[in-house]
Amino acid sequence: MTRTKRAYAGIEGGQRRAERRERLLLAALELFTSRGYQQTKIVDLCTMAGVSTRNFYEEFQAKEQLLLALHRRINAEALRRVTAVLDTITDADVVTRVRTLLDTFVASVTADPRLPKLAYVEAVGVSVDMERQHREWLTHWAKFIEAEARHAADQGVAPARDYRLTAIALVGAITGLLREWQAHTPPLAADEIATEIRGLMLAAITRPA
Amino acid sequence: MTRTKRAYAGIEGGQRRAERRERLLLAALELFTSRGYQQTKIVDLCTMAGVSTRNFYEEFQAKEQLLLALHRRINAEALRRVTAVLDTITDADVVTRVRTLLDTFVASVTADPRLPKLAYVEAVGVSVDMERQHREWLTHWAKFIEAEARHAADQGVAPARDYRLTAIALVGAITGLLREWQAHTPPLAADEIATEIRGLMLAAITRPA
DNA sequence: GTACAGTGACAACCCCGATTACCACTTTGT
DNA sequence: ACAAAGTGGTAATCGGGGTTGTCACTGTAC
Repeated sequence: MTRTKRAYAGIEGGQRRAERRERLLLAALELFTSRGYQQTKIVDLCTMAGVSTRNFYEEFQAKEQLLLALHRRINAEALRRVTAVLDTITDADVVTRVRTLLDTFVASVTADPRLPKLAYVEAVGVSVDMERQHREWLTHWAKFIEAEARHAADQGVAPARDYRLTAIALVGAITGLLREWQAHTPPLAADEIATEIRGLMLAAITRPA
Repeated sequence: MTRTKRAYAGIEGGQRRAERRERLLLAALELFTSRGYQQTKIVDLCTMAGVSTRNFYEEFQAKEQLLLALHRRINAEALRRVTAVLDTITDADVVTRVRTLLDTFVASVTADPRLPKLAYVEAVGVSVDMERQHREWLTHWAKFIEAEARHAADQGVAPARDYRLTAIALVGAITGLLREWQAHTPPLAADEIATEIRGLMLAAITRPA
């Protein structure tokens, strides 16, 4: 493993590696969602990213690492946006918070149709590691929703009960809608999805126990 | 292609083929859900099913055909049960019908943890054909739910509105719960899932427009 | 009993694609 | 300018596994 010790060709070595890594991720997003994950060969990725197979193995141990990285990035970016905006309205009423949470999430993940395609279609059932990472994010989002539901219960607009399964079901509902959204021709409107989700979620947590 | 013209070894040739086909399907259900679809090799399937690779190609063109057949069978069996029981209660109230529909569906698909694993994890994002078949069943089930929702609207217990996206979201919710059900250790109770789905669905279609 | 058709197992073939060894080029230090 | 070290691309290797050719066996018809 070569270690960069000083600038080379005017550019710091690590930066060049970072750029190659980024180009590989971009190429992977494109190819995984067009040809499919399994159908995408490492050479294809390298060709599109403009790097050699040699470079590929400098950045990633295997194709699966690219998938894991993209999946993590999509979820992390959505989470970053959601937490950022929710932190600015800590004392708003529950309906507003839930609406904001969902709108922000949907906006983040529908910014590019390839995002839901990758996270909810291509990344499913690939390997045990991928499934583990999926479940990690699933619980993450479910806990998020659960917290809002408890918050609603505290404010008296929802019954005090266990929202664990409700939260998981809601994540499933969002996933299902987004999977449909990216698969549908002609394209569905993203705000239709957001509206549906919003109504469903409010109905789900305010329904009588 | 050899054509069977008369009985052989006391058993009609076509029947033997049918039994081999069945054993291959059984082996596929087992291996696809334990090792994973992609990781399962044709030789593995043949070994477990007790047939030769030659026999395999007499029944299926490729491994994918097995997956498609299993996915179709799981959905068709659930549909058969659901329609059968719903036909016996055509004039029941909507709440009863919805409850029956969901309980029957959940019972059918949780009869064996491998069923949801295959249909909702392994069969996702495998090929364009597989995705097409998934969407066919998705629309099928969604129309089913939509019909019940319209039925509810006719009876005045739900608002008259477009339930297309709601139905898709509900299918997603069921899928999400069942995916969690089969992945969870220790195993979740199937009736917890059924109860949650029931509450969610009734809340979703009776919520004010 | 013999020829023939159906059946099935084994193993070799062959292709694809992941991985890496090697070499050529580029830049820097003296 | 030359040596040394970093960098990158190409091409060969290597293995896995899908596919099929061949052969042996079993049962049937005449």
